[in-house]
Amino acid sequence: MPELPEVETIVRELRPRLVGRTITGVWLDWPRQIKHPSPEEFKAGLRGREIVSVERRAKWIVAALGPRSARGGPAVMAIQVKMTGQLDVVAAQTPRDKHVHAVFALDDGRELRLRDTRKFGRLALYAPDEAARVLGTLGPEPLADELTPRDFARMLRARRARLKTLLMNQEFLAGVGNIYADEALWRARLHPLRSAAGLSAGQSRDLYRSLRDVLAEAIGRRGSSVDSYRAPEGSGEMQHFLNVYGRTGKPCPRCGRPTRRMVIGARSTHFCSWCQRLPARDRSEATDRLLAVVR
DNA sequence: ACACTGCCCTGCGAGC
DNA sequence: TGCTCGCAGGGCAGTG
Repeated sequence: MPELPEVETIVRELRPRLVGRTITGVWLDWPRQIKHPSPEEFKAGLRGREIVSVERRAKWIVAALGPRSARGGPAVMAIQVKMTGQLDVVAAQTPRDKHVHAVFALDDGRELRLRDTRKFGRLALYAPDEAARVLGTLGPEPLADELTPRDFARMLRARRARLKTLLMNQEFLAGVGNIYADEALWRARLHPLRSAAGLSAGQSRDLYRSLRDVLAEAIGRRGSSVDSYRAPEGSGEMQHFLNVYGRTGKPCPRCGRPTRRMVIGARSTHFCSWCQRLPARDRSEATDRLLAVVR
């Protein structure tokens, strides 16, 4: 399930294959995957455009497109691969399987293809100012130089929500999903149900470092291939280096006690109940209910 | 502000 | 073997 490191890997591997290419045609078989505008406008609006750049913002892939004609302005295509989307650039004659739902023909005889078994992925075509507005609702990039430990501490102090929920909130911080939220909290020895505002200065600094370290390491390993994630150049390796995610019942690498699993907001959450304690101040009837069904 | 539920989808594993 | 059922989950809308 692609999060920031996986999308970053996809973008890095797509970039040399796409930048400078012109889209010569678009094929779709699942109109609902087009988020904006209509499927017809999406297709017509892309044909003839050159791909100028391919970047990542949060878990979005953002391609800047040149003008279609002397009169038309530039545009932005945004792709969200969500759970099961895979992007490939292949020769046009390569057979398509039934899970390919969007195809962009390129001027070099190849095709950019979105393969998406669960059809959760979304495509959008925006004018540049629309794109800026949509992407502007996202929180800061956790790896950006501009996000300092002091900024992060200030952000946490202003929120009473649970750490797990907050880290996954894309308006709070962009790009973190279930895997890396669990991993960062484990590294920082913080319980997922802790309230953000209650962290000490040292704890918020630990969480800042843990988040950046785990995301950077995951990018270095080309992401975690759990479920169906695959970048254009193949699977990542980070799944072999996860400490808690998907390891329910297996020993915590730090203390050897079994890794626990609980459900927060309908998302499975993996943690070590020995290394990640919940202070009495953060306990309530609601947290006790959640902790009562921990496995 | 925050929590929670249900929805979108399909593949897969469990149970029978 | 083959069926049904429930689960997985990012983002979002709707409700409390």
